[in-house]
Amino acid sequence: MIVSLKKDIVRSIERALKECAGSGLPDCDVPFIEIEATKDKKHGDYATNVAMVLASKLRQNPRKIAEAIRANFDGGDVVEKIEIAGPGFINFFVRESVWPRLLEAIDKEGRDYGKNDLGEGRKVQVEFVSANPTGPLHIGHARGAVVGDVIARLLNACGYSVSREYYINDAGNQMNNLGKSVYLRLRQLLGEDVEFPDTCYQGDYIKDLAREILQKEGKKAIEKPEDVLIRVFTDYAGGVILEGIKEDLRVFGVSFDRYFSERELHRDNGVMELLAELEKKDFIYLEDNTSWFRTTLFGDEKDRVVIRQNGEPTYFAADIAYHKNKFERGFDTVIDVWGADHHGYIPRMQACVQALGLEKDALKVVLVQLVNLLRDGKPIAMSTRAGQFDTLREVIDEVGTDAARYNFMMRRSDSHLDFDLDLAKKQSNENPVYYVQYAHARICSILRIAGERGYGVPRYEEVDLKFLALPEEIALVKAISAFPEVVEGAAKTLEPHRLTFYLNDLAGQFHSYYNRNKVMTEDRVQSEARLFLVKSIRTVFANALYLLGVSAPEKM
RNA sequence: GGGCGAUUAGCUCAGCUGGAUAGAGCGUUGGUCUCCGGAACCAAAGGCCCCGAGUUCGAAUCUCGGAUCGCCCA
Repeated sequence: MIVSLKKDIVRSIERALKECAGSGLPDCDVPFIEIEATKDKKHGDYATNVAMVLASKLRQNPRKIAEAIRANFDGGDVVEKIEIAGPGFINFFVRESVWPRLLEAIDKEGRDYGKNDLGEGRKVQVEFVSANPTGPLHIGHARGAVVGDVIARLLNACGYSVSREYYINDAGNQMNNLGKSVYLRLRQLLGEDVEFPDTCYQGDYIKDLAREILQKEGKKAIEKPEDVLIRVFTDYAGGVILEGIKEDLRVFGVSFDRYFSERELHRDNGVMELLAELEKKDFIYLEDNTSWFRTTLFGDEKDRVVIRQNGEPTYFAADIAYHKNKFERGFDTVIDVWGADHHGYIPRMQACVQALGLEKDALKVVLVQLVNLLRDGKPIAMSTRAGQFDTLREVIDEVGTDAARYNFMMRRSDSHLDFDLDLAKKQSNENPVYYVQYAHARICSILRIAGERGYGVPRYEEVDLKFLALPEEIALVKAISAFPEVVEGAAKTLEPHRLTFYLNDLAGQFHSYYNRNKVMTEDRVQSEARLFLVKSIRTVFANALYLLGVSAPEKM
């Protein structure tokens, strides 16, 4: 079975290069051979630039090297001919009849098609969303949620053992503020004339929480000292809000293996002990009654405060402890998905990872840019005032999970994204989700009708491959057999948006093929070959949409 | 004042780590419905890849300047 033509050809080039070493060319190490699909048919199907790369190393004419490779190249029954072109490109022409053989892997692997074993079971953690439970998730969190979720799905498909985590900063002042907000609203509900400061949370959900407490406990809800009540309300409100967040995420198709509480880090004085340990190793020093971490040792612009003058540890201190904790749990790689406004934190976090004795890139940070929410092309003011569409839940309720998720995947995560509610709702060609889902549904429909007309969809062995020889059929086969590479590339670079670009392109090719050719013709054998092709395409749509967490409907 | 990121078609953006004639969607213009799903297809127009220098066989991509915008930090 041919799994990947690219890899086959690369291996053949490697063999040829070894042969070359014995016949004139100097011996050399070849780190990696790049081979890519050509844009222009005149240049064959695949091309490599190895000869030009080697030229400078070996100080030889690239065309001469290319000639040597060609002389020693054995293409088996796959490569029909090789040409040397331009400054030293080697172009490979694949025998036309080979292409349909690539469909075997799709037929055999089915739902697993596209997966690989790149990760070899290594443990990776993806930490994302991590919004404090001081209010409902908004649209910005939603983008981070999808980016993190799809990255996790991709890594999972690449054979990593992935753990998804949500970090709750629940030890600091912000949570305290939440409890205080509820407390003050409660007193207002009881008719007291108390001031509600700007620093408190203004949203209506705070009043709802206060009302709930009042209904449950009545007036005695407030018959304790203020600091005790604030602590109690903080826990209560934080818990309720977190449950709401979990529910919103569930509807959005996002799940976590663990919600990690910052408080856990402070337990048994954990953070302070870690800082003491780092001070012994001289990564931390005292100046002006403040403790500083020497992040400049690892390329940060300045050292960072870990303990303030008042003796309180900073968020950064907890972050160090948290990341240490992560690696102690055995993760080889930790991926943090952050809002782009935190980009300034990357150097200091990577510094702390190195101070912990790890490689700098054991921590990878994916930045997610802001979302501009639009309605009919016009920006919606992002305020917490009631009646405005700014929570995740409201957006899902309006446009649906599929449209929202797909739209968030249509840009690279670190570029600004306009999210137009009206556009996302439109069932038209302006809306790319439908374009792709429609292709999937259309294939389902074809297969359904094929069944009604008495056609079977054959297995690979039963297909007469010579009926899959139209240029657009071969193009489709090429496109779907590139899917595993797309998955691998998206996972390696942590660029999940590549999936949507791939899908849009594939859907375009399919729709075009569909419009030009009938799948079911008078010729039964030809029809079944085409049904097989079309079913293979459906498998790729379904698998790719699954990775995006978008449904693949059979009817629309 | 420092740091980071952006700048590609009228608009919104890709461009797979330096490859051959720079792509897509939307929009615009003009076409395709006796046909398995028209939420579709076909075709055309549209470009100083922000500007300037450098690196080399070769640059939208890498380096250094400059401009404009955005974000972080003091």
